[in-house]
Amino acid sequence: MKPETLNFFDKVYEVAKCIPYGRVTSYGAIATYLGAARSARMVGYAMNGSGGKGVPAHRVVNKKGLLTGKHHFEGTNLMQQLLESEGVVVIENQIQNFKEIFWEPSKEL
DNA sequence: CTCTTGACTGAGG
DNA sequence: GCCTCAGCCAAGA
Repeated sequence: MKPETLNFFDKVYEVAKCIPYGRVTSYGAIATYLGAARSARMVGYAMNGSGGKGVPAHRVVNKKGLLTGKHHFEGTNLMQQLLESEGVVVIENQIQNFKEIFWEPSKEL
């Protein structure tokens, strides 16, 4: 791991950790905030190492509000459970009222 | 250095 | 309205 790569990853973690309670954001939003607008996949990939970093990856979903990354969590519904615990309604991996709880770092941060 | 892959996204059928 | 294709960019083999 190079320092520079960690920087990119660290930024992702930093933004992810700044996501307010009961809010969610998308990979694309974070990527845009980092200046890598078309590297949304890198954001998701960065989350690959979010385990143990205290990063609420469960608050990061795709642009449709779909819990695409839940497959990377331990259980099948752990990600959904965490979100629901924060007041986020999730049905069938799909965040309800997504547009209202959406948190954009470039505007809120 | 080249090729593959991916927790995405937007456009087209 | 759902499914498929292509583009994107960085990391790993």
